[in-house]
Amino acid sequence: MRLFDTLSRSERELRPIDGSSFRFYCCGPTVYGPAHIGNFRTFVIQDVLRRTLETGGTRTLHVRNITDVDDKTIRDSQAAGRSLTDFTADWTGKFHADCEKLGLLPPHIEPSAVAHIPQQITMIETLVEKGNAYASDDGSVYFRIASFPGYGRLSRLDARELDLGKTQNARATSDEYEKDSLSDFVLWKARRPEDGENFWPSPWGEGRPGWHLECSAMIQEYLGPSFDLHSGGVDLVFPHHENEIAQSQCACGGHFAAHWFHITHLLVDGGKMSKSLGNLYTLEDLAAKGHSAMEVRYVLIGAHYRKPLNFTLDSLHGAREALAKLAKGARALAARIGPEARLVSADFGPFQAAWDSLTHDLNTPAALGGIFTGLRKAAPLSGADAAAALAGLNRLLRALGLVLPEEAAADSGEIPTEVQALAETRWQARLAKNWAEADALRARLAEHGWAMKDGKDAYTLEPLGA
RNA sequence: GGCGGAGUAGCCAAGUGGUAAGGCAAUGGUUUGCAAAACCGUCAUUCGAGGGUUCGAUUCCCUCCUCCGCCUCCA
Repeated sequence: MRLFDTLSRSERELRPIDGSSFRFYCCGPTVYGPAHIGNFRTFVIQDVLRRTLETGGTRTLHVRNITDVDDKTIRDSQAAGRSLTDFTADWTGKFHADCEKLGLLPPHIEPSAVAHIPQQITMIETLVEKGNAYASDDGSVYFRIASFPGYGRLSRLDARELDLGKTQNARATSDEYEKDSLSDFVLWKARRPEDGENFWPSPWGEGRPGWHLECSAMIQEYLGPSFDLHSGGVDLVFPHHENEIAQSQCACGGHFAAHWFHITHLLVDGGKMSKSLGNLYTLEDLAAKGHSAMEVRYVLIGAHYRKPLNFTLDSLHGAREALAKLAKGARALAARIGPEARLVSADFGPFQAAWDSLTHDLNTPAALGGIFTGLRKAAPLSGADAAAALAGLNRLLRALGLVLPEEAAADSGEIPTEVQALAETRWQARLAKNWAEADALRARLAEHGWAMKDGKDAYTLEPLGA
């Protein structure tokens, strides 16, 4: 498949450099609170990339880290009066639960920063030995940007711009750190009182690793000096990924990531998502409004990953209807297969255009459009042709990670007896063609929150607003 | 200020130098006691604004407006 690469600014074919499996790394969550839908846009798109590769027959090795030590995790665990370990374990669990609801495949390897302190120290030692890093008097260690000529290539910042940018903040940081250059970033942070019990011994004294370093160290541990793809939200391009490149290429040699895959941020109601505006949604927030995680997933893949996505509650409603329509279409297709043996399709049949969209820079919205169009094209098919089309459709849905809703099961057990009694009375009134009473009873059912729908020989009851 | 991205119907959103996918909503019809559901239709002479290049531009160029991201450890 072809995918846009941030570094070369061009679309490139994805091919595993080791010839067997496609090995990629995704910057994972910082576990100090619930992830929001903005975070999940990135993780869902990464999941679609993996699923698309696998659907296309490529084996993958997916590594995604957990950041469980940094300023925020330390600050919030202390505010909660809990140990860092307990605090981050809880939020990691919550993250995993959300991922499962969204249908995200678990990474093959999910390393935590705290579990890889020795590897991080080793990498810093290497950088110091090679002259790419230096210790300051307070026991912190910094990366010397001047020692890496390639710095700024990914984000297209040249040295002059970097210095200008940092100058504005010189006063804020110069009292705290002794850096040779204001642009230099920290690899090891000397222990400070506000760190509490969260520090580790090192050759430079007690402290903790800097954020940028953890990814480099874990990538070296699990993927080595060169691997296929590195991914994250656009905000990570600078400085996080720029710093990773500098650290890893200096310490390990190799070309580091062959491909850079960045996902654009989403907007909410046309603007920035923020807590103060009250539009920073978590899965839990949306579930409380009656929206399933699969509906959220549908919305998140409803725009191309390099374009802003405008998330609205209205689009969630649209997602529900669209998913229902897909499910209906799939059921209709399955119903036309008949008794013939189910065939495994070699291609995507009527859904070929949808698959082509997906493999051309992961155009998920065009793929969704292609599915609806394919369903229309498949309408006249029956028997073995329908079976092949359905197989193609299912492969596509698997690549997108969409799980279609089942047909609503009539679960009479959950209907209050009072409501059932009203419904039965109304049914009798209706059979007696007593329309006035029937309508009045339907209004009363509505007051109880239920909608009664008349069929030919029976009726169904559904909760209103479902 | 520097760098990068975006503005397509009421909403979400593809796409292209050759005359605008798809979904939601809306709306007409069939059906229904009426509804709902289902099924069959309709729904952008137009792509932020103004210029330019071209036989032809939404697509390329210029200017302007608006929004978003990064420029201190936010996906």
